[in-house]
Amino acid sequence: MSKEYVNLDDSHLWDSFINMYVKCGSFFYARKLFDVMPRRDVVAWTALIAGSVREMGGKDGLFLFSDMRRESVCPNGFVLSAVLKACAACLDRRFTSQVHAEVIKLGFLCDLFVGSGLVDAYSKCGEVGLAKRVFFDMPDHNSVSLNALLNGYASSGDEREVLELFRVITESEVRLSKFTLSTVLKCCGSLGAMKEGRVVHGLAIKIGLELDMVLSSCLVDMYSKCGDSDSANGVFERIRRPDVVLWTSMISCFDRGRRFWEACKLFMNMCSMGIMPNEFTLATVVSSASELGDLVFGKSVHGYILKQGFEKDNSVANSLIMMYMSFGAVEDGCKAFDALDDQDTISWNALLSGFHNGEGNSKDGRKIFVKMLDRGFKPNKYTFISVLRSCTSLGAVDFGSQIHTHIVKNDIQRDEFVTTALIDMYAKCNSLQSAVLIFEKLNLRDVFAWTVIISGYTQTDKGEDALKCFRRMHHEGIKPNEFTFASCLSACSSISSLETGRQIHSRAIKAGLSHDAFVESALVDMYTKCGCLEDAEVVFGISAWSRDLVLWNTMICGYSHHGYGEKSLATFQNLIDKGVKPDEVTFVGVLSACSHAGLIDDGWRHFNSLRDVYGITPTIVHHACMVDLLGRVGDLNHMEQFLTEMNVVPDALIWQTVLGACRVHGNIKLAERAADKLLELDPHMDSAYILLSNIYALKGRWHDVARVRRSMTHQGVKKEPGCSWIEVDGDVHVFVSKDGSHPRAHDIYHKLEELREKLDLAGYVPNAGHALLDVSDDEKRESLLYHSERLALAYGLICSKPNKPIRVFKNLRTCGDCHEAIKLISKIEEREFIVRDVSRFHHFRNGSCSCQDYW
DNA sequence: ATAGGGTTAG
Repeated sequence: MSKEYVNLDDSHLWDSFINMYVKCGSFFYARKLFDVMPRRDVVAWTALIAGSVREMGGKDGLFLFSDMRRESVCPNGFVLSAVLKACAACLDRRFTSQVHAEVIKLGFLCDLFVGSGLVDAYSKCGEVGLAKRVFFDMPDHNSVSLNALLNGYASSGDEREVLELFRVITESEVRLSKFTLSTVLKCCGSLGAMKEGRVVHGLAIKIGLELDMVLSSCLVDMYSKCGDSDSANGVFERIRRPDVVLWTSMISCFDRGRRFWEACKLFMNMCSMGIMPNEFTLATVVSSASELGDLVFGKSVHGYILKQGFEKDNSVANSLIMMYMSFGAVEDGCKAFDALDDQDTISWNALLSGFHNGEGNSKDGRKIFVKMLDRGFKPNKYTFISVLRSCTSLGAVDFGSQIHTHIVKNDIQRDEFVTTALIDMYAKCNSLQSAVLIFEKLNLRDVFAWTVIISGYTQTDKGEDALKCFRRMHHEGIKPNEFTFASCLSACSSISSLETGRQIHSRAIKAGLSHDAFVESALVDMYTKCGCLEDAEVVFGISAWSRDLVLWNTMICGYSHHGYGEKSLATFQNLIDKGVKPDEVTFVGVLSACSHAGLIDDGWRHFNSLRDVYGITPTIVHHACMVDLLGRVGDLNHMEQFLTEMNVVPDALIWQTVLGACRVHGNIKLAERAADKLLELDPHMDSAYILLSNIYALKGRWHDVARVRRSMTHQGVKKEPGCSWIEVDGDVHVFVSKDGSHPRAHDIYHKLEELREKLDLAGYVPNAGHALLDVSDDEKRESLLYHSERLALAYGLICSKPNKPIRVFKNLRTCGDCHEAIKLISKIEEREFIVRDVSRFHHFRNGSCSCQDYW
C-alpha cells in the first residue's frame, strides 16, 4: 500500500475514524483524534456529541455543541438531532429551548428526526405544552414523533390526552408501533378505559403483534387494571412460552382480581415450567398467599425466598411483613422487618398495618408509630390510616386526635381513606359528635364514609339516626354495599323495626348482596330481635351451604332468646355434626337456651363439655347462664353452692341473675345479699333497688319497700320509666303506663274495657300482688289494667290485620299480672302475641307462654 | 417498551 493514499487533510477519513471509535464505545480515542483533527467538520462534531450521549450521559454533548457554534460551524439535521438527544438525556430545559430557537431559524422543523428530537426532549423535561406545540408545528409525523409526545403526556399523568391523540393518529397515515401501543395500553389501564383498551388490542392483532411478548404483558396488565381477568388470561394463554414478566403480569392480575388461589397456582405452574421467579413475582405471590389466608403456602414461598436470597429486597420483604401481620403472626412479621438492612416507609407501614386488633403494650401501634418518627421517617397517609386504626381498636381517642392534628398539618385531610379512618376512630371512641362534624363537612361522601357513620350511629344505640343516614345516602345516589346493609340491619335489630328490616332485606336481595356472610348473620339477628323467628329460620335455611360460625351462633342465640330451647340445642347438634368447631359465643347461646327452657341436665352436660370436650375456658357469662338455670328450677341451694365454688368472681350480671331468681322464689335473705353486692359494684344501678323493693312488696313488707325507695332518692337514682311500643305499617307507637296521649287513645281504652269484660268472664282475677304499690287492692287492680304493654297490645288489636301475630316491645321486665292477662287474651282473641321484654321474647299462644312463666 | 410491596366500613 503506498503512502499517497493517506491524505491527512481529508476530513472524511478523520470522520470515519472518529465514527468507528464512537461506535466501538471508545469515546476516549474518538475525543483524542477529534482534538488533533485539522479542520473539524459538522460530521465529526455530530459523531462526538452522539458518542457523549452514549458514553457519559450527554453533558459533554451540550458543551461540544456550544463549542461548535463558537467555531461557526453550521448545524445540520444530524447534529441537531444528536444534541437534542443530549438535551433529553440531561433533562436540560433551557438548552432545549436554545436548540429549539436554532431549529426554527434554520428551518429544520420539517426534518422528522429533528422535530421528533425536540418533542422528545421537551417531553422528557416535563414541558408537555411545548412538546405539543412543536408536534403540531411539524408538517409531518412519524411513529417516533408520535411516541415522544404520547410519552410526554403519559409521564405528566395526562392519560386522557394520550387517548385523544391516539384517536387522532389512528385516523391518519402514521404507522403504529408496538411502542405506541404499549404506552396507550398503559394509559387505558390506569384510566380503567376498557373500551379503548379493546380497540388497541384489536389494532395489535391487525398489525400482527398478537404474539409479541412485551405487548402481551401490556395487554394482560391493561385487562387486569380494567378488572377483566378473563380477557387477560385469554391473552396470556395464547403465548406459548411466556417470560417472567408475562407470568408475573398474569399472577398479579389474578391477585388484583382477588382470584388468589389461581394466582398461587399460576406461580407454582411457572416454577414447574422452569421459569425462575424474580423479586416482582415473589412480592406478588406473597401478597396473594396472605390474602388467601394460606399460611402454609406463604411460609413455603418464604422458604424459597430465603433459598434464592431475595429476603433483602424491600418489596419482597415488605410483602412478607404484610403477610405475617395479616395472619396475626406479629413475631414473624417483626422478624421479617428486622431482617431488612434498610427498612423504608412501606416496611414501617406494613408493620403498623397489623397492630390493630391486639391489646396490651407489646401490640400497640402507637409505639411503632412513635418509634418510626424517632427514626426519622416521615409518616404518609398509609401510616396515618394504620395508626388511626390502632387507636380505634384501643379506644385511644386522645392519641387519635393528636394524629388528626398531624394529618391536618400534613395537609392530607382531603384523602378519602384518611377521612374515613378518622370518622371511624371518633365514632368508635365515644366521640360520635366529632365524627359527625367531619362527616357533614365532607364534599364527597363515598360508600365507605356513609357506612362508617352509619355503623357509628348503630354502635352507639342510635338506630334511628343510622337509618336516617341510610335514606340520605340513597337520596344522594350512593349505592350501599354488603357492609352498609349489615350495619343498617343491625340498626333495625337495635330499634326492633321489623318493617324497615324487611325493606332493607329486599333491597339487599335486589342488590345481589343478601348472601354475604355478614348480611346473612345480620338478617338472622334482625329477624330474631324483631320477633320474627320464622323469617330468621328461612334466611338460615337458605344459607345452608355457606354458614360461618357467626351465623350458627346467631341462630342458636336467637332460638334461645325466644325460649325455644330444643330448637337451639338441635341447631347446636347440627353444627357439631357438620364438623364446625364451636366457640365461647356458641356456648353462651346453648347455656342460655338451657336456662330459658329449664333444661337442667342438658345445661350441666354442656357446661361440663365446654372445658372437657372443646377446650374452652368458661367465662363469667357462662357461669351467669348456669346461675340463671339453677335459679329457674328453684334450686337456690345449689345456686349458692355454685356461686361459692366457681372460679370466677361474680360480677353485676351474676348478682342481678341471683336477685331475679330470688324474686321468683321469694328468698329475701339471699336477695338482700345480692342487692348489697350489686350496689357495692354500682351504687347507681336502678334495677338492684327495683328488684329488691319488688321482692319486699311481694311479701307485703312495705316499710322495707319505702326504705329502699328512700335510699334510691338519697343516691339520686331514678327508675327508668317503663314504656312499650309497637310498630304498625312502619311507624312506631310508644306508650307509657296510663298513657292518654295517643291520637286513638279513646279506641284503645274502649278495647281495654272490652277485654276486661271478656277476661272477667274467663275468670281472670287481677293479682294485686303484682302492683308493687302500697295502696288499696282496688287501686292496685286498676293500675294494672293500664300498663304500657297492655296499651300497646290493645292498639295492635285495633289496627292490625286479623290472624297476624302482634309484636310488642318493652324496655323493662314484663309485669307478672300482664303476663297472666296476655296469656288469656291470646286465647280469647285467638291471636299470637310476641312480647319482648328486657330479658327475652315471650310467645303467647292459646292461653300459654313459651317462657313457661319463668323469666 | 412490559410485571411488584403499604390504606378505609360489618
